[in-house]
Amino acid sequence: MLEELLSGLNPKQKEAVTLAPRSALILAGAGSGKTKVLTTRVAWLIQTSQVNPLQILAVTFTNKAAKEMLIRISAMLPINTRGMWVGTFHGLCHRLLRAHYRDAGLTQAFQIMDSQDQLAMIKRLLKALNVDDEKYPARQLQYFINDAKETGLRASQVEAHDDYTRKQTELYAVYEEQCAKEGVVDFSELLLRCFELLSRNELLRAHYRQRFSHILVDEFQDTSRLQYQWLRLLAGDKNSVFAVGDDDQSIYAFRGADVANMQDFIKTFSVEEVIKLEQNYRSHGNILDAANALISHNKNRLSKSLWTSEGSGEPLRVYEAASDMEEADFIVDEVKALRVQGVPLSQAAILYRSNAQSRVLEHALFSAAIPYRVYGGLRFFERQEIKHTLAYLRLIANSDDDAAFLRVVNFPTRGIGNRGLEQLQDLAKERGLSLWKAACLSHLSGRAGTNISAFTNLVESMRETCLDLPLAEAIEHVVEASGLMQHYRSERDGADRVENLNELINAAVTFIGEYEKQKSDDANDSELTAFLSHAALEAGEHQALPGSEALQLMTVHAAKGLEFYSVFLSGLEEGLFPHENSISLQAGESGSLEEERRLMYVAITRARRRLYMSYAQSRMLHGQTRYNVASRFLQEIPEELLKRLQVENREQPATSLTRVDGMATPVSRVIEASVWRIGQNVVHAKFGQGIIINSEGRGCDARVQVNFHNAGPKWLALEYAKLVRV
DNA sequence: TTCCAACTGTTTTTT
DNA sequence: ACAGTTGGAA
Repeated sequence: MLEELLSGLNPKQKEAVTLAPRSALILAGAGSGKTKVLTTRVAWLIQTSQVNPLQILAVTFTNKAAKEMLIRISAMLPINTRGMWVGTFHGLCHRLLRAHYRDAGLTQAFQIMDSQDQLAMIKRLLKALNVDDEKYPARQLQYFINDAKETGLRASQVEAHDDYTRKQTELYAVYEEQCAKEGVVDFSELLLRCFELLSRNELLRAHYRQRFSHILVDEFQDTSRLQYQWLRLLAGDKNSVFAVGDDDQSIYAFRGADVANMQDFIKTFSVEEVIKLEQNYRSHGNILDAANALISHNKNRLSKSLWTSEGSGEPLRVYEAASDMEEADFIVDEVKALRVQGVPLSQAAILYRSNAQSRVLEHALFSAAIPYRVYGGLRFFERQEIKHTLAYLRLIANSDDDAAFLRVVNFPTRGIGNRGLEQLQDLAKERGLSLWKAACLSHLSGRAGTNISAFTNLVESMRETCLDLPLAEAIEHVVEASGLMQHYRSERDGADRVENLNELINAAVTFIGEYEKQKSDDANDSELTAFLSHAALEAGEHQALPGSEALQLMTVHAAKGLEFYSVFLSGLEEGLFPHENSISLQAGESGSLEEERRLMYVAITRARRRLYMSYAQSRMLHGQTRYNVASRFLQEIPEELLKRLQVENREQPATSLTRVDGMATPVSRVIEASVWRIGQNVVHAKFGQGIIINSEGRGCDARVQVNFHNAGPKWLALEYAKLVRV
């Protein structure tokens, strides 16, 4: 059995799996069997009787990864995985908080707000406090608050050195208070609250430290400061932390991930074993060579180099298109060719830096009748009809939830307008009550008052009915009694929404099935509360599902962790990839460019056999045609690995603006040739060196936009500017 | 309450 | 370009 467990591993992997139970860092390159090592480690620990399943805590970032982990562990072990804590940071913290809600200072029925709810609450507060939302945009305040929490800071602990920050901190404090009043927590709160619970409560801390002697972390490079501190707290100085990650694939710094945790981990946990997994089982050699060459341009890495025992394979195909439309047509042609060669559509993916780029691609695919699937966008539990239903359910579970109250008090419409609500909000504020309590307390004057009472009565009666019903039937009742179903049935384009509501009822059935099966002993919540938490923590699948026979379209971020036979990496242009926001700050912040490069590294390593990289000379962006030059990342890949594709019937003078015209067929229109073409390097007497990035007009009116290395982009009239080509 | 026109902000995203 | 939001008029 033990032999069998280890037989499929290479020496490095085996070494990692069988390490003595001390803290260790596994630097696992892309496609090197990271998850396999982590799950086999768990199985090995249990199989060799070093630990029992109860002592294991395995944590990841996404629900998908957590599920995957559980499946793989179960497949390797004859025992059932119940009692093993495997989940996301948020999921595990949530579990701890439910179990110890009193110690954590929460109400039993506390609810989780998603980002939408959080933003709505902040907007509500800003309005109630008469704060100028021009000066303090809700969105920005939301970032401020989450940022503070992710750093481990309460409003009272934030150091504000200027008026603006002081004001934001003040609003943060009000927000905290409001959350407490309503009995709701946001995502970062789950982590911070849990961290505080464990750091303050010595008994609990001791208990969990005793219990979880083996902590395993996946995608360690993505941990935030707070998550890392949480791990430290839980580990103490006795427990072993088995951290698996890849600093070269850290692409989430923008949302708080801190690669520095890896270096810190080695120091703080006195890690003696850093094992590098560099053998790649995914891609052919040329693809790996390209990835290695590219990423070597980053400084500050824990060096690592991928290799394969397979051959070098095909060269990487590079294509320069005249326009974004033509780029899409090129990809469509190649996809058709792949299909003829027998590559399943689902084994090909188009990756792009930003979602906006999918439009043109979709258009071309649609015209060519190629089935495709786009990942990203609204998830199931984020749809408005679902959120409305959940809001009714939340009111039933916890009537102090103002966000839920406001969302559905007048949906479907029942004659409660702004004046009535304002009255109610004033009253609630005055007495320090939730909207629900305020509504129950007094009979407000006028028609709005009676309508509001009708609403609370409605919810009250729903609550009574639901008490005796199984969850799915309860939801069905709510959907009907609230009038939501009726409303969407009579709406013009409501068919999808009606379907989603039915789907929600199905989801409840499925959920309860799972819940009954793995209900842990410490969970004594009502089914409803559990379902609501589930809905908030697991908004629905965002990443690719296997199976569907369609071409896969997604951002590079969404592609992390996936692999395809053939990958089309599109839009490789300066300003797009690397994104302009990452290029600009040449002084200081070089970190963001390095993150872009890591993103490119992730993109390249998704391909198993064939990689296409394309860029367009012109592209529609924000309603304007932009002229871009090829991404610097292409130049960072050795030319001998590349094969530059040519399209035969498109011969053009290199100095002409012809090619920037957005036509897919050979161009017939002749536009005057100019030496001032996009991409031309120039020198200006005052601004110095730069590159032409845009142009307009002709003759003596002609102007060009030059992006100067030191002075940034400037529009210049050719007649006066005295530009010199270099 | 509903509807339409004007206005805005557009990197990446999980929980 | 375009989707989502807001504010004012009907």
